Amino acid sequence: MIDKLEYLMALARERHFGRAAQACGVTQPTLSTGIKQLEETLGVLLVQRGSRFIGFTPEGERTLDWARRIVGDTRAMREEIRALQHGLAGRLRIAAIPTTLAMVAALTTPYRERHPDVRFTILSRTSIEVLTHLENLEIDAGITYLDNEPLGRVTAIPLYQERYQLITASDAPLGDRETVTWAEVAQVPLCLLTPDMQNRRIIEGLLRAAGGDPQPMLESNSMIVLFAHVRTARWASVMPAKLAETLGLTDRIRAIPIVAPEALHTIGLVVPAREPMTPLTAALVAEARRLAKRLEA
Amino acid sequence: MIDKLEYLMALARERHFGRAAQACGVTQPTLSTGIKQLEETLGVLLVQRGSRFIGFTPEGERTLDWARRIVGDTRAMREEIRALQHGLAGRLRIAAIPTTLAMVAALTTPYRERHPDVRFTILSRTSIEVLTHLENLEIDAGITYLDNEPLGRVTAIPLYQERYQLITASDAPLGDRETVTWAEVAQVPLCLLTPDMQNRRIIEGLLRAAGGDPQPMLESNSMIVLFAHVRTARWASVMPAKLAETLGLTDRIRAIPIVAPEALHTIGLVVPAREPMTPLTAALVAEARRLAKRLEA
DNA sequence: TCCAACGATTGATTATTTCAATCGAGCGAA
DNA sequence: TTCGCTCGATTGAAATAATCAATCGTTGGA
Repeated sequence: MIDKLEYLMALARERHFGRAAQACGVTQPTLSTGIKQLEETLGVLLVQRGSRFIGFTPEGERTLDWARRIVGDTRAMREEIRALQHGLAGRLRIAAIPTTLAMVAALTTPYRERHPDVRFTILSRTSIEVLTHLENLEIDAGITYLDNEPLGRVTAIPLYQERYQLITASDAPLGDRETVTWAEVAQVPLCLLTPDMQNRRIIEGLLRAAGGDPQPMLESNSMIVLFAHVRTARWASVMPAKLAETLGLTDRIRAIPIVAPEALHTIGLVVPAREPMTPLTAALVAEARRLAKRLEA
Repeated sequence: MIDKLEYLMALARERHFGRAAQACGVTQPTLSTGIKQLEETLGVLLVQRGSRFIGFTPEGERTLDWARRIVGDTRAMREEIRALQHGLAGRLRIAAIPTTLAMVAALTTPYRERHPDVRFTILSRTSIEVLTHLENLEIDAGITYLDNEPLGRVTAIPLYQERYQLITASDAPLGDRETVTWAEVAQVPLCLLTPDMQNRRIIEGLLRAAGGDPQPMLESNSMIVLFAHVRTARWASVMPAKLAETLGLTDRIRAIPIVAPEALHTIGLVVPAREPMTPLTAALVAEARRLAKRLEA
């Protein structure tokens, strides 16, 4: 039964019987039959049948919700029992939006001090992807904005407020300033994230509100790329303060706080809203609360 | 997997492999093997092995908690999908303590108006049994005291306050009074419920607090028995007002409010604390809220 | 000491699951 | 229209797992 529910979840992810089967480590007929068995036991069609996968029926969508829940609980049970025996061990899968990648280490490092047997997988993802992966139980936790997109069925732990800085060479325009305004930043050619990233959309919004028309000179979905360009002292960018600190500025590059308006966005940890959480996740949440307290001070 | 978890729950109920197997409709070896498979997949002993069933290991107890949750969710899923298709249908199992039996009809009757395809099983149980059955998912809802025993992981909907009355013949001692005190009632020989019932313990407590030493003339675990005796006009009893109303008094029998102190105990509906509830249960809770509002007025 | 109850074990039987191979419908390109 | 391709359903054989009747070994109580 539970494996059939996993088939259903895989099908929802992949929207393709063959790939879903592959993801589950079975052949396509096995997955097909599994879904059909689910349909039989529930006495209702779950997927809209056509020549190819179209989508789920309303009943299928509801079943999918239950499947996520039941499968999640089953995994949590397994994990908890193992933790009772051998202490915390396993793999924690975390997805973070690019601007927060540098601070993941502030979470994982103390975690590892306490629980040396836990391994990590850290993925860079857009804020949308973070939420869908969380929904599908493909990750255990996400780090993303808490105050923009609707979050869904998750528990959120605020970590810090993202403040923006203009990163530019000291001999470039505005390079000698103590603070700058968004209106001023709007005049500078920038390197920014690609538009699928929420950070880009936030910054564009701020620039536009200040009367600018953002046409970035260069865009990338990688903060490393952006930073590497800025470091040459020939490009400028807007980055969260936390990130600029971590990446390290040279003496020719300055990070200048952008004020008027001072834009704040809350970054936090999100985990599936399940009571009780898996032990690995519960420990991560505890760590996040400690980190939030440290950052507050 | 899920059927193995059901085996575990049955074993917890019956505390006996053979009977648990019978309850699950399988033979004892099947259940034994099922439990052992669970132990293998979790990599931990779940039941303490001896020549006979002793109990669960700590890991077994935790697994049992998860089993209740997962099995409950699975049933809820089945039920919800069926409700989506054919409307509310199925069987609602309710256990009620004896003093509330008469008012169950006030819940089931309007429920049936709305959902004619739902069938009912109503069991008379002690307040303790109500809670354990609820825990084991053997019933969908209970009706019991909300303010005495610890309730556990349930959602409670208060229905009404139980007020006590002396039920006695009009020509018996105290039979001509408008109100009586507990101290006076303590002087009268009574028919009461057996001591395993919470109502008996409550009334005994009140009588003792008023200086009495309750030695009931007759005890039974059935309110029908008590009432049948009272109806002969040769016995007296203490009953909640609601119950006495329903059972119907003759002109020779009076129900006299007992005051000083006026003892109030809250009666309510209790259902498993699961989010979301099964559709049948959710509808019952809605009905209970409506009933509570009606009774309030 | 013996007995009765309980749960584990065994071995045969049955049911289920799985997969490789194949089929057939539907869609797009020529 | 026809061809070719992709996708999901179907089929039948092989492997795997579940189940049961029968029996065994232990243990606690008469």
